[in-house]
Amino acid sequence: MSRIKEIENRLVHAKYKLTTPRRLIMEILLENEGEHLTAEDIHNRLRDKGYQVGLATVYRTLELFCELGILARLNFEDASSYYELEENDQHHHHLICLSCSKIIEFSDELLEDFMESIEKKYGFEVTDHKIKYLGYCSDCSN
Amino acid sequence: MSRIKEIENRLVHAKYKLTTPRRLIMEILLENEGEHLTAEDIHNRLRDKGYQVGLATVYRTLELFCELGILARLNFEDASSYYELEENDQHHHHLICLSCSKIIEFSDELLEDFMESIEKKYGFEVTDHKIKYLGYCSDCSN
DNA sequence: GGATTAATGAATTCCATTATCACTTGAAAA
DNA sequence: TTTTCAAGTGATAATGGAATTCATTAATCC
Ligand SMILES: [Mn+2]
Ligand SMILES: [Mn+2]
Ligand SMILES: [Zn+2]
Ligand SMILES: [Zn+2]
Repeated sequence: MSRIKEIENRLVHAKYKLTTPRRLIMEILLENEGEHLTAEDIHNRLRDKGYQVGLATVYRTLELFCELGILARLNFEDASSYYELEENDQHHHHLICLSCSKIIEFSDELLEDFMESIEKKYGFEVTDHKIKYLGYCSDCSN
Repeated sequence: MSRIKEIENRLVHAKYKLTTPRRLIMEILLENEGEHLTAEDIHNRLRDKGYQVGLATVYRTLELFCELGILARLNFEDASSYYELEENDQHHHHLICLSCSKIIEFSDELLEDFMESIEKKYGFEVTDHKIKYLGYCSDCSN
């Protein structure tokens, strides 16, 4: 099943429609998979491709996609929110270089045990987690 | 050495003065240790105690204290920044309940090994890390 | 068709934070 | 002690990302 079709199924299942703006936004996200985009990034890329979608719609759509688990909203150390496709298989986290702002991704397999111990210790049902390591990348630590 | 005196030493060492506004802000933070306060929280508490300190000064002071490692700036899932005294001994993290917004703190001793493996794998010099577990607290998961 | 509801987008508003700038403070120099 | 002057302050305005409003449009259901 195509990626777009899979998204449409999820929308329809949650009683939403795959409208043209939503499809266009999803296409931008798919075309730029691996990047971390802001709402304005997406709005600009749509405009560059000749599509006119309101910025409010971009925000609303990104929020909707987050609620449906299609997207993840990321907050690095600046004011903006960044979005990326949520790959249901390999959840990952980010190393943020304080010098050049480079973002390096890493998976969190090793953290499983730690998370479980947290759940037991505090009776807290963990549904999501956000881990950020700040520091200096190999290019900048010399 | 008193807590305030220790802070003053740090300021002076970095060529800053412990001015009246800075001392008042620090007193609020000390009086509310353990809480997570916004700039406006602090501004309001100062006003309630009869002290008039400009909101801009509160922001500037909080930023300065963060730079000096006196405070930690926390970002939960809303728009504001929260501040708490940085206890140089026991670094901790936060469990955030998605239902009642309760914040539960936990230490990160168990994460040491994982952090080291990250440093080796990516040649990334970790100087700080921020971990957030989201989910449902024991009161809300029933 | 007509009625109802969802979705859109331009514009406006919100709101936390930052910038501006005239004024104040206080420590060092004269 | 007076003068000097950089550091610090605070009222206010500006900023910018995000949310809201509301009239319009599109889709859906009798
Ligand atoms: Mn990523
Ligand atoms: Mn805390
Ligand atoms: Zn770097
Ligand atoms: Zn709760």
